[in-house]
Amino acid sequence: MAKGNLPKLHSDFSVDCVIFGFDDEELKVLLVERNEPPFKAWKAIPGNLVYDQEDIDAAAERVLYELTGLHNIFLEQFYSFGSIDRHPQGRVITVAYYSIIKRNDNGLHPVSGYAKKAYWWPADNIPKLAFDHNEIVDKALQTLRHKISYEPIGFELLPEKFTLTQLQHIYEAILQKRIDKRNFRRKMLSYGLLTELNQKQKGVSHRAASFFKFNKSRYRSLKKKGFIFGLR
Amino acid sequence: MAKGNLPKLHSDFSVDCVIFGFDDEELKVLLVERNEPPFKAWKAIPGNLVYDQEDIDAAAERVLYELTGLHNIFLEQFYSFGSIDRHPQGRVITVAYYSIIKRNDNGLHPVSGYAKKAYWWPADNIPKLAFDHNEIVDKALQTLRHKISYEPIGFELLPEKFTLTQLQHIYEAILQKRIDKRNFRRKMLSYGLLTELNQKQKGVSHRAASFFKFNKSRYRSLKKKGFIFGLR
DNA sequence: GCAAAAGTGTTAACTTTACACCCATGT
DNA sequence: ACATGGGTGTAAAGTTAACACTTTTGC
Repeated sequence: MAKGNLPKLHSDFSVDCVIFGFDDEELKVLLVERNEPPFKAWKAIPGNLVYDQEDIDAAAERVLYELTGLHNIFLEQFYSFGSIDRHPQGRVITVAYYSIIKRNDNGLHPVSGYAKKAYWWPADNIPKLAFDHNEIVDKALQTLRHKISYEPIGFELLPEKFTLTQLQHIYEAILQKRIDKRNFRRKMLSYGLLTELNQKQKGVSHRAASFFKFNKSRYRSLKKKGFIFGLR
Repeated sequence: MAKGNLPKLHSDFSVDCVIFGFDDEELKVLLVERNEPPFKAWKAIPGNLVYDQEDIDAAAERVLYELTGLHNIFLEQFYSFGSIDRHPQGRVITVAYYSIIKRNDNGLHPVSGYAKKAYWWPADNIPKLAFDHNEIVDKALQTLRHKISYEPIGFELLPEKFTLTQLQHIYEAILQKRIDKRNFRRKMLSYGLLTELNQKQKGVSHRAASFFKFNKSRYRSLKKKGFIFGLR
């Protein structure tokens, strides 16, 4: 166990980030290998202490950048964890954030020395993590599954022009179930927020799919009036 | 403004509680009148710092008790607030909890001297509060409204034996809309979780309503299988 | 007998589900 | 010609929404 005779901190707080990554196939979670005690060499989600004069949302962004090289990611707070002994060095309450992004398998480079490396790990098979990070990831997954039923999550994960099958794969990966293609397409198109473009896939060895785009500004104005975009 | 030349704290954390009260009529929020700086004599929601060796959930319970005399209330964490300057004396991140309880107009007695008094205030007309407490109450209300659409909130607010009209009033107060009686009754009964008792109201100057009870253990087992009790 | 809330059914509109075949493209 | 995923319609079942009158009780 990584607990040792480490100096005690005053009570303090940290932020932790659960970053889900999707790449047309599989849902993964971003883990780092820690390079500092406690839990040195353990896998963990990116997290660290908040500076004294730093907003917690800003701290989450900074910490994620330092440990993984990722930036400009919209992080959403979902829960805080504050058991007395969740941190072996002292009392640390952590505010947890999550996001889901397009995954590409290049470009995860820790900027600070706190993490040795950063990599994607399948969301359905998370290893044992440092601190209470398994609990944090579980709660983030629940939150994500819940959220997709009332907000259009998918469009952050897709290029501006995407096919309906790409969109369907996102729902299937997050909800962990197969969805009927015809019913899915009918439902998504019924909201009137997807515009079919005069463009098709090229170079695919099957019938080329149409590209669509998501009408974000129209969504925002409908949302204000109580409209809900989702799939249960 | 209540900011003064007060001593600076080290970074620290607090808990704040938004307690909704319902009494067959109206939804209210529990406020206290502060008796300590900062914001002395302002209205606020009950909240205070967490002790070094105290779990945050336990701290929320303790603080609520000390400021209002209420105890044995199931508090649910819903968000944390951590702007740099939300507390005039220094950096204080707060973890916010909410609950909804049966309101009776006796028995709100601050135990500690931090609050001068505690009282219920209509939820649709909250006055200006200390710190960022207006923002916290707003977010709690949103959370409550959202929650009622997928969990059976009402039964904590009712006596064990209740009428369907009492239940309907809860939904109407929280969702802020009128609901059709027949449709409401059909929907609630369709879940098969309400048992009609062989008892009726007494002494009412109109036809006496039947009492029902909620089958909590059956609900819990259905919930595990993915069942959702709610009204949208 | 009047006021007040309880209790009760039906219909139309809409939503969800289940299900199978032909189409376009590259190799 | 075949393998691959794209694209399409319908019917049955279930859910929601709208709507008005009779019953019971106390005063």
